[in-house]
Amino acid sequence: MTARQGDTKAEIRQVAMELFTSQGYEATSLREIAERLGVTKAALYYHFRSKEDIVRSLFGDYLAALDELVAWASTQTPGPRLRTQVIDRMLRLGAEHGRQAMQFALANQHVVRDLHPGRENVHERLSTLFDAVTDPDATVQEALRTRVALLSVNVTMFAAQGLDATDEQVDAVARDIAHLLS
Amino acid sequence: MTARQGDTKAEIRQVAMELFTSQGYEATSLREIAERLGVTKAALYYHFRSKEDIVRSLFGDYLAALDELVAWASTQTPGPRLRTQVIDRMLRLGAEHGRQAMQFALANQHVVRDLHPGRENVHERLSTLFDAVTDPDATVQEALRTRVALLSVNVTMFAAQGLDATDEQVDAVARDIAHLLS
DNA sequence: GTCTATACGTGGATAGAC
DNA sequence: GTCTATCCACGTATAGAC
Repeated sequence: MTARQGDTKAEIRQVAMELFTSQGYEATSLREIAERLGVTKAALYYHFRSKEDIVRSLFGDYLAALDELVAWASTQTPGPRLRTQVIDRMLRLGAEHGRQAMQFALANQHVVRDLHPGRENVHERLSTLFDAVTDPDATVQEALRTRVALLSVNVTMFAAQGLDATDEQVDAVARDIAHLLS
Repeated sequence: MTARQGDTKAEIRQVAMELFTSQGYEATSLREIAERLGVTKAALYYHFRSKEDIVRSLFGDYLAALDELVAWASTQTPGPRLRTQVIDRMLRLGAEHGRQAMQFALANQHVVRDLHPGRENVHERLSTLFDAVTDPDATVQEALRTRVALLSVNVTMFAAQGLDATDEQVDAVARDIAHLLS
């Protein structure tokens, strides 16, 4: 019985995802994850090299894709057209990597900073993205509004927590809001 | 020299505010605060009973006021009028307690949960507020949009970080966006 | 009002048995 | 593949001297 075989790693990821998103990364200890699974901390270390390794396995792809988006945007010329494109790409990231990734990124900004070696933190990354899409001669009001527009994608995913909405519905609302503000 | 007299407490608060908002609450240790001030950890305990005490002294008033707003909203009848009122009150909170409080609340949701004894966490508080202002027969889309509208106040304050904008400008943009979405 | 010294718990991580 | 045992660093907190 308790026939857990090769799915242990998957179970760890699942429990970690649950706890990281509900309580936050720092507030979740390996002890907690292990206990919840009925295994010892050491077992976790068989499957993952570190705690950071676990969270990277959960959100690393998303964060890498986000970095890529930032890098791409930096090569483009600012303007309404670019803003629309960036928003659409962000929405696609949400669809590909799941709402949870976006929720996590918003709620654990300070943690995400160290996930990519030698990388900027979330805030700096966002600043780069903001600068890329904002006209150099924009007023502060315009610049600020643009920032909120981009953030609204993540915020909408975040706000959808506990709401009985389908992925499609959330995606549609996020798109509406982001484009309305941009 | 180094004639620090009764302002030590104020300095602790200042440094803590800086580090809590820039690195996050959990990522900031008392050791770090103490070193930055050139004192020992023990010195902090002369002025504050605990780490939590420090953060409470910084944001406690804001959080209490927010709780009050949630409680008040719960006694009102949902609808567009209430939404407008709630948004205006949130903006006033921002003006009274400073942007930093709102930024902190957004970026440290998981921490804020335990600041008020026996209280709900931020997420639960927000849920209560969301429920209070949303028509019972609203569609999921409408409900979600309303949530984002309320959150947009905090988000705008957050987005203003690093932007050279006056409080009045930020406040005005936040007001525009929140009302536009509500 | 500030310090030294120190205790205590916990969290992350490793070595090595089974 | 999982466990026991253990380590170590850190973070919070206290007692008591100066």
